[in-house]
Amino acid sequence: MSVTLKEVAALAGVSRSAVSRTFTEGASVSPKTRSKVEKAAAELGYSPNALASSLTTGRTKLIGLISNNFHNPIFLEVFDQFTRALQERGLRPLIVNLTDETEPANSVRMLRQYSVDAAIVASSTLPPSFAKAFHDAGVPVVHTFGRSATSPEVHVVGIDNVECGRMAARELLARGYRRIGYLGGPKDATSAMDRYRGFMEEVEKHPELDVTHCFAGAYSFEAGRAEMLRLLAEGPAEGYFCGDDILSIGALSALSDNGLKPGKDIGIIGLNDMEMSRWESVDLTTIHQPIKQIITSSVDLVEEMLKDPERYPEARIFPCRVIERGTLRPRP
Amino acid sequence: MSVTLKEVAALAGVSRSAVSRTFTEGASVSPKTRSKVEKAAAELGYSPNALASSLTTGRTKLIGLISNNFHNPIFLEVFDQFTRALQERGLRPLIVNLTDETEPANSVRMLRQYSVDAAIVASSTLPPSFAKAFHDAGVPVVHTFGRSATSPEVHVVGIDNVECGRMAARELLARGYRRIGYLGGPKDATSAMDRYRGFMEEVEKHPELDVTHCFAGAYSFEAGRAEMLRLLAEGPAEGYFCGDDILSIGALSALSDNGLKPGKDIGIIGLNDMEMSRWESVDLTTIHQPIKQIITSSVDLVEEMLKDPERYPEARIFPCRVIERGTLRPRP
DNA sequence: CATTACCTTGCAACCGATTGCAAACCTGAC
DNA sequence: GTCAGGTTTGCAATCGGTTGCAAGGTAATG
Repeated sequence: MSVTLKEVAALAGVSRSAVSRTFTEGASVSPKTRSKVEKAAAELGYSPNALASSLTTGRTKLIGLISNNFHNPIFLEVFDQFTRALQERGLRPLIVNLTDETEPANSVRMLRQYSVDAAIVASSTLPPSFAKAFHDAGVPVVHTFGRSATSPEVHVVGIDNVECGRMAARELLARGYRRIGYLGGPKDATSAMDRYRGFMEEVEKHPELDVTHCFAGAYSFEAGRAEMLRLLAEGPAEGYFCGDDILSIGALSALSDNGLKPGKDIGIIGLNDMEMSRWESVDLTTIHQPIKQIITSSVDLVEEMLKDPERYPEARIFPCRVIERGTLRPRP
Repeated sequence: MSVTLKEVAALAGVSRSAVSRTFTEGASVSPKTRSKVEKAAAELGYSPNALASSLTTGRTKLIGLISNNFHNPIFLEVFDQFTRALQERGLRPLIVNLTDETEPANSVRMLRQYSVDAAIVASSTLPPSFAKAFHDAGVPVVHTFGRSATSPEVHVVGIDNVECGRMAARELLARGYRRIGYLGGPKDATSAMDRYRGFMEEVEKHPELDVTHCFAGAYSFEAGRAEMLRLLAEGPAEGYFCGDDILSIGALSALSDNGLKPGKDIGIIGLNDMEMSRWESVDLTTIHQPIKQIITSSVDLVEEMLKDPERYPEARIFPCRVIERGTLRPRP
């Protein structure tokens, strides 16, 4: 089927070692044999088998990329960035789609079977223990978009969700909203809970406020829409911090169904600043999460871990900022 | 680092072959040794190295998944389906993000280096020759969303884009539109050209019609919006077939900017029927492409190819149908 | 010209598995 | 108890590479 080292060696009239060495960076080969080998290799269309070599070198350059967010449009951007960043460094993403049925432990075992050099858990909804399972199995791991505070054993790259909660609350207050609410993501998502904590922490400084909160079933358009429809039926607050942009967009759809104008009748602030939020028809005021920097940094971290597997775990937290668009009333 | 066959064999007091056999389906092992081995394996936390075994078996269960559409929201659905379908069958998706910079030939080489069992090209914009390069390199390949007519050497799964063009034209005519246009995807995309061909073929049966066409720079919101803004400035037609849903949504945004109501002032019909098109705020009339069936069928085909690599190439074409929503005026 | 030092090169062992083959084992029938 | 039959088992070769080591080659030095 495919051409092997041996055949190239035979054609070039050299030993197998010679061939191997011409294809490994920084090995000692004379220019003469190198050119003989390269000629033979070109003639046969040879390229080395990465998997076979991984057996001896212990490096596959395979990186497990694990996520459970295949329904949030933001993840198209996330996958695009991750796959590019990995490719640029000569690493290959092996995808794991964590569906409801899949046992988490399975993904650890599976990625070990494929000897991935490292794993990236890209999810704001999975608990720190999930990422830790990779660590415990000896697989270097980065939890991107993970919870920073309580995971001392695992690298985390992302934002401070608690602070984002505070930021959203402050933003609503600064614009004069007094009856406000948090419409969060699913209750079992760490990001939803952290944003909730920050939000509440901030509003509790102002006892005069009328504050409510609720949690949607998922970070999805449908869930955001359904939850906002319910709130509207029950009598809504004046302004909401929605768990993320896709929830916000769902909520906006509920508003427009009821003939309400976002930014005028009811305020909405989201989180992520995904591409769609910039669309004129959406025009969502939101908290910008620096996705690109987070992902680049995550992949950097993966590379560092490959160099030094014992690297001391660290949390890389990136600051967020409010992007003003049309779904909150202007500051007074 | 990780536990090997040899260590398990030592602990269980059997030969390495015995251990290997307990882990391979249908090999002959006595219940006694099997249980000894399983006990030892559990104790050490052993699981077989898939890559090492691939060396002798010739099967990695790695499937290259290649795409260049990381900006179209429809592809989140596509990736979700593909990764699930592959996982369910014990196959692992190795992703290739075809960016503008990446040389196509590189992806063939790369996937050969990783000995993928097969490749799936998931793109409606790549030419048949791209998929054929895999075939020529001895990598079984399926071109999902590919052009059917002219690729006799490669398996294709998708829809009949020419027929979809006709269908869109017929739909516009049936609703009484007489000044109509095709707002297609990028000119170098096979799908954009095929839909164009079908559209024109149909309208040319009616010489009285006033027909225009143009091509957007990409299948993207921005491109659709920009192109529609240009058309509006120059004096638009009454009804448009937009190359796909995301282009349509961009076009809708341009309409609403100009205070025009889709379905009333100007008609739009898209293609794909992606999740977003069902959103109340979008409510796009569109041609449904059976994504799920296409993907399941693609993965089925991959499995068949693994069984019989010489399998005669086939085109699997799925029918599409119009989904009526709010962006075309009703049939008279 | 002999000696030393450095480059190249091939040999052979090894990475972690699978598998054909022949020997060893077990079972039941006579 | 012996023998034929089928099972189980371990040996050793193999998959496609890498790499430590020692031998051979070359060039520079004295």
